[in-house]
Parts: sequence; structure tokens; C-alpha cells
Amino acid sequence: MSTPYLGDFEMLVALAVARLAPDAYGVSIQREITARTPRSVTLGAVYATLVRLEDKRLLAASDSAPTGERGGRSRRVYTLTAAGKKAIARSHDAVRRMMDGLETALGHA
Amino acid sequence: MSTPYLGDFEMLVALAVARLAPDAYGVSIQREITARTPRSVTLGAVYATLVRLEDKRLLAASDSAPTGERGGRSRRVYTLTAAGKKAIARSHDAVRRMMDGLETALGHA
DNA sequence: CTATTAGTTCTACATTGTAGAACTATGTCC
DNA sequence: GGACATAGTTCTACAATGTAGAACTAATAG
Repeated sequence: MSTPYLGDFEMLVALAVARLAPDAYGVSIQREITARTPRSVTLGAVYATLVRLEDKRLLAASDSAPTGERGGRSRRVYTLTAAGKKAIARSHDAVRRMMDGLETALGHA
Repeated sequence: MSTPYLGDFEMLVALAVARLAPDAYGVSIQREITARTPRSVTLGAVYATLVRLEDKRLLAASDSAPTGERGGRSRRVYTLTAAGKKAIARSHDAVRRMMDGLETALGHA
């Protein structure tokens, strides 16, 4: 299959990974999304989505060393692959094209 | 439930309805999406999504009179409700906020 | 060695995405 | 009016994504 389109939540997770690089892992991703959007996000949702994006090779993962803080165990850290960046671009592009010239009609100029 | 977030395909269908008003119906919506994006779309997918968006009161439907053309039977015509416009704005906004300042990092300046 | 904390995985289910076949209504032409 | 072509919609069935919450694991502090 060629580069897929991302689901809406996959899109947010992928963008969070891009923002947080090179420190994107489950907890920081959840924090980033809830901080920047009004959307409420559980950790379960984030982790499930990370696994799926990794399966599709849109993200690559590696395990970090423990942090030294109390409870600071090793993190599973994600980065975007080239295919991942392409998937973001394609998905966003489709929306952009459908929105083109529609701003006024929708009332949020 | 307050205004929901749209799935990625729901978003494209809702935007097509906005573009095509007041002539948005199954077939024209499919045409619009395939014309403006590289995404392939079956009619089954479009109709299923229209029903779901109508159930959620994001779209309102009415039946038109037959067109007079050969085979031109009555169409089920859709328009966006206020809640529908809000859902588009909310969904797009979440992505916009997550993308903010990220353009260069993703390589599609 | 017990408590506390950061982090991840598992389980289960709801919603959304998708394709293709079946069906229905309209007009044309003889 | 009845065969037929055509525009349009609905149905059926399943795959992928979204979601919540509980369970689990690994680390440090005391």
C-alpha cells in the first residue's frame, strides 16, 4: 500500500511526535495534545495509536535509558519516518484543498 | 454530548457539503472529493458517512424534486447545520494548533 | 523490603471507514 | 405499456481507528 491517510487522532499523535522530537513518548505526547487542544486524551488511546503507527512504519521507536528520577523508568521514544512525514502532508493537503476558498462560508475568518 | 470532533473522512464529506451548497448530494459529493483530492472514494462510503453525520445533527437533509433528466430521480440534499460548522472549525483548529510552527520541520514549506 | 512514582501494556468495546451488491425511481423509445 | 438505460440511494458485511480503564513493570527513596 502507498502512503496511507491518517485518522484524525493519528494525525494529532503524529504531529505531537514531530513537535516533541527527540523526546516524544507516551506521557509527553498526551501532555502536548491536551495542552495545545481542548481535546481530552487518555494514555490508553495514545499508546494504542503509537503501536499502530509504528506497525505501519510511520513512526520508529527506541528505548531510552532510565532517567534517574524517582520512578523514572526507561521510555519508549518515537520519531517520524519519512513515510510518516509524507502521510501527515498528504492528509493535511486533502483537507486544505477541500477548505480552499471556504473560510468565509464557514464563518471563522 | 457537546460538539464532537470529526473523523478524517467525515471532515472531507462535511467540507464537500459546504462547498456544494445548495446542491450537495451523494453523487456530487463523491465527485467533488475525487476531483479535489487524490483520494479514491466509493459511493457506499459517502452515503454511510452522510447518514452518520445526519444522525449527529451536523447535517440536515431534504429530498429534491426529480430533475427531468433520464434517470434523474429525486436527490437527498444535505446542508450543514450550525453544529456542523462548529464541528468543522473545532476539528480543524485542533490540527492547526498542533501544526503551528511546524511547517519547516515537516519539509513542505 | 515496602512504598511511591513514571511509564507502559493489556483487555474490551464503540465508532468510523470501506467496498460492492442490491435496490428504486425516472425518463426514452418503440 | 413494457424493455431498457440511467441517476441515485440503501443495504450488508467487515476492517480499521478511537477510547477508557485496569493491570502491570521498573525505577528510586527511605
